[in-house]
Amino acid sequence: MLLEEDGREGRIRGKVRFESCHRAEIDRMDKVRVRFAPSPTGYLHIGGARTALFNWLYARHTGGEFILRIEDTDDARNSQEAIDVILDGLRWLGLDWDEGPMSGDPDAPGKGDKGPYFQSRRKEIYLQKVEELKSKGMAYDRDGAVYFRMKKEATIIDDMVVGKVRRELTDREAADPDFVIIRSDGKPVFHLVNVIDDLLMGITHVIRGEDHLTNTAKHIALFEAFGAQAPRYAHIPLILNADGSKMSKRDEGASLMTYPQMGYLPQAVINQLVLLGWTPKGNREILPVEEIIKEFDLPQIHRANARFDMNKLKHINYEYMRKLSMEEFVEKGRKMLESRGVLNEKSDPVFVQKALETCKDKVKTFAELPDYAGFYFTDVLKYDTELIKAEFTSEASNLLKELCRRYSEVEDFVAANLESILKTYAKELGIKVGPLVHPLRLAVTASKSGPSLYHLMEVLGKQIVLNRINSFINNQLD
RNA sequence: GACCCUAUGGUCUAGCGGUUAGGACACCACCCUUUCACGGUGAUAACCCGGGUUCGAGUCCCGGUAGGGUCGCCA
Repeated sequence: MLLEEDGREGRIRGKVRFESCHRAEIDRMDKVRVRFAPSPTGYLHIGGARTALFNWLYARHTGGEFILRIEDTDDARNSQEAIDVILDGLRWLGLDWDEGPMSGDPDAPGKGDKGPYFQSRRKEIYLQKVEELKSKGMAYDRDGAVYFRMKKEATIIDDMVVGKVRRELTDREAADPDFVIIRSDGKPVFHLVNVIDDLLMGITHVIRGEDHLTNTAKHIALFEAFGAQAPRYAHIPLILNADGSKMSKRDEGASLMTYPQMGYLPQAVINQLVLLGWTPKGNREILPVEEIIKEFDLPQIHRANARFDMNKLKHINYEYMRKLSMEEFVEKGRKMLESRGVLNEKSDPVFVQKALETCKDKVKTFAELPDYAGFYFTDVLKYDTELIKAEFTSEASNLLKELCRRYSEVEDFVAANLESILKTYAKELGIKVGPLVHPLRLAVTASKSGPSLYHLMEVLGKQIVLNRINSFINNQLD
């Protein structure tokens, strides 16, 4: 009734959204049940992960239930491995589900009493429901397939994010609105199984990507054909590449699993994903997930697609890395170094810890560690000739020699001593510390940036530091 | 082609009829500093276009344009 006859619904959109919000409040008198229903394609798309996140957030916000359902109808490309990718991804993000599979085995018992939670194990249910449709005259056979008898008129979709949408028929639908629900090979199609499962699993809110918005007309018709009321819909905008194109499987960062591999923290990824579609009140951006749960709601979700900004993610990740305790940082850093083959069995745990401690709050992701701290764990430094040309002059060689001599006399090889010796020497020469510090760092780490120079030398130890300086000077004389 | 959604700096956004259009990331400069980073200060940078409504429009309406989505016996 809010929609005026002449199609001027745009004029009253503001009002419609308000009404939608209001209705959402009323709907909460029933327990919210939402679901994430991915297809096991072998990877978890970052957009899919955010869809899962929004569903999970809404369930936690409302005290409802979050259900995981595997849409493995296309069994040709399904495997337990592909399902594990999904389960592992959700677990890494910390999105726990109240119902659904607990492992990648479709025949293993899941959690919840509305199963099976694998569509591949629900075929009888679908066929039975199709018979129901046929008996009602809502479905019929044609060309070996089963078609659904779709009404030939526009559909009103009352979406909690987009607002009230009047979806007209496309030209194709105007010619023939009916669509296939069972293929001629006997397999049920997505629209059918999706609706039946949502119906039987008591889903109250469908939160999914906007790419499903126009398909929703089909789904609503199906629900009505079953004599049921359709759930509330909330279509969320898509995540695009940095250049605005659609993010597909091959694109950088499209797969969720690249984020743990690249050394990102799950809290950071969660925070970044939620910001791409929702904004907390009060000009805040970095906020713990508990806080997000408290504030999150559907009507405030953005309407427009967003581009994925890797720089922003790095920044957010850095903020979370700074909050890590030294123990947590060292532990995660150690794992990264191990997985990249920087460490081996003979790496001294105490040395590794001391080395990593000098890197805390210095890198934005754990994946930077192998480069950043690599000099600690190698016997042969690789010097960049361009860097040497830029940083190392002939006079630097003499300065380093003298510095090396003074360091060789140090008994207590600790940062404070190394610092005061260097500064004293610089003062004697009447120069700033730069001309000493830069060549020294280059000689000892083969890099122009890194952890605190004095602390890193302390960790490295007198013998290694002196050796590196000497061999560096000798090499440059060639 | 038909249908649907969207449109504020490079990116993510705040804004809900009257603002010097706010913040974050990125970028640049300077300060701090043993490098990098952090921190601090500052700079550059935006309401897609055209009509309307209104005393007044980023904000409401219409139309373009652009981007995205859907139109499968894919999901």
